[in-house]
Amino acid sequence: MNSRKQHVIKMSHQLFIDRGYHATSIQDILDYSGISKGTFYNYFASKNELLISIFKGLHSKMKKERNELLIGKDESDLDVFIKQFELQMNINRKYKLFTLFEEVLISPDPELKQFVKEAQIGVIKWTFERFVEIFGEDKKPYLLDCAIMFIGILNQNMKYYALEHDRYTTGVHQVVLYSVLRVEKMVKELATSGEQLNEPELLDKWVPKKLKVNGTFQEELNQSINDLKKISLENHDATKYIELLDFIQDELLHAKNPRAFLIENTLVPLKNSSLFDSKQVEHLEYLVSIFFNEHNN
Amino acid sequence: MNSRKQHVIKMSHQLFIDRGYHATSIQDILDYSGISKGTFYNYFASKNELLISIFKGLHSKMKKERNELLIGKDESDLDVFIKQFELQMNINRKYKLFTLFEEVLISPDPELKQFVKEAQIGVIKWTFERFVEIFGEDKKPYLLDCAIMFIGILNQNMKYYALEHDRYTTGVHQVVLYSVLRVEKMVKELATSGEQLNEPELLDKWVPKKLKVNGTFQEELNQSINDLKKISLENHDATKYIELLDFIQDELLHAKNPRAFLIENTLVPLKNSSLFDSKQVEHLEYLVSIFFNEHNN
DNA sequence: TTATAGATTGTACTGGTAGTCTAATATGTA
DNA sequence: TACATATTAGACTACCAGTACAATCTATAA
Repeated sequence: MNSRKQHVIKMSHQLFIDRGYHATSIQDILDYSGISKGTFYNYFASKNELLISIFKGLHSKMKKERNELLIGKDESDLDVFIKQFELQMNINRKYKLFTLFEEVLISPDPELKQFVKEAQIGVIKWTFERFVEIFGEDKKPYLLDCAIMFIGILNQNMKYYALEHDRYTTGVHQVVLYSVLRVEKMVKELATSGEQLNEPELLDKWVPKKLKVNGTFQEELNQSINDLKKISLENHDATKYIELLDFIQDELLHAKNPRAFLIENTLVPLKNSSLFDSKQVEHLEYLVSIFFNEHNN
Repeated sequence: MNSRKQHVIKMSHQLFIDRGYHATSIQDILDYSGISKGTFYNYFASKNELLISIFKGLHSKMKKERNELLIGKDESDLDVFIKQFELQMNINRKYKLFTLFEEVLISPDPELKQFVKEAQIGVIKWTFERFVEIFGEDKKPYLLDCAIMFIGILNQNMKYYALEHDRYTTGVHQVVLYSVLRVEKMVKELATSGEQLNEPELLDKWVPKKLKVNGTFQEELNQSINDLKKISLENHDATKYIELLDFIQDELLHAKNPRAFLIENTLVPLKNSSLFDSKQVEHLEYLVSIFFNEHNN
């Protein structure tokens, strides 16, 4: 991504942290990051879209670091899970994500509203899937409920713990640990009592549809890739991009288990190339994220 | 309160429910309730204050109904507690309180922000106090944590349960019951493990100070009552008000355990009287609510 | 070096918002 | 009737997000 654009994102995020989202005007952002209004609206369609950019950036950073904590470790290890949530809480705290989220929770803007909603469901989904890994498949019927309640418990505990122990970072560990222990007992208890509120299958309904089987999605994907191929063909020295695009197309549509990380890696040179319209590449990236159902977790 | 003002509150609340707070402009409210801008700003200092009026009205309604469920019942009866929270959830749902609250959660307006925060802590406080009644004094050290987590569990469960079972009101009972059962087990578990996150004493710090001992508060109270007495003295046929005011003053400042309901009852005729400036009576009512620390629960 | 395309700028503009102010009018009460 | 008070309509301010566009800068390629 354009480094200038990145700079604007950084500066405006700082302003949002300092003054809040609503209290920061476009003009503030222009002055603070030293760009003009025209450029701003060249980068972002709206103030809301800028905010979404900030969220997305931090989210992918968080996702990356969170996954790094798992490599080489046992996925059923509760300590790793605790560390993962600690990480997320610390990033939330550092970048005031919670505050910003709250500020736009119910926003007049439907796009932003949808984004926030999807992000929240994504957290539930990830937690649920980790719970299945940790507590085992046999507990699955109760684990969606537990994931939902865990998020509730953790957020509330964080909120009120912060009221007292504002400065100590060690507190985060304590709160996460305490919350995880509570939910651990709850899983056991529910497994014996057998009570259930939500079927785990509901998650699939909540999460934006996997469009994999959907014909129109496949068309859109092909269209997007073909557009980029066309541009590559029109340019000498761009055959390597055609190879990459062919690979992506094949992996997504014909592989039994398409490998997300491979495709994400393959997208990198495309994104960095000045050959393509960045919007087109971003659109392809978006389609890929839908394919892997990854834009929420 | 002025019935015309009450009408505006009702109409604007309806608009807020239908379109959302931000999406409703002052002009919409004026058109819909058939008043002029001047009158609006005569009633409310701002749009935010109107919203606070709506909250306060519903809150006192809720408080009243909630307490009615308890009369003649055993305060340690868990079923009553469940019914009480069901009631609150139903009122929340009916009047979209949650949605409205969320919409202004972090508001640019500090007054509104503070109001929301106090309301939330009020819910925690009330829940905590009920938990003490239900689970017993010996569990007290864990009950603030449990109250905090219960609210988190309940809200999350309501949120995601509503995603599926939107239409059924019966669901509310199910969700509240499920959540209460979870916290019940949690209390037991914590009592044996002895883990604690927040000392219950913290509540006193979070709740706005009791100004009872504060000299200036007592002065303000006396001042307020004396102002009203003065008006009564200036009018024939108003001696009965003086009696009432004397009673309030005595009960508040000299009784060992001032009885809130008595004083609230006593305020009613004062509020209904056309003799007094409604603002003055409201101020007294406000001071009384501070005295009993009741404006949050 | 120059030509050209694309990015960037500054600024004026639209249309919307909350809230202020005021002169005129209506209403209820002594 | 007279007077105080409540209400009205609307003009007005100040702010905001977002649009439009002509002018200017910048990098690259001939």
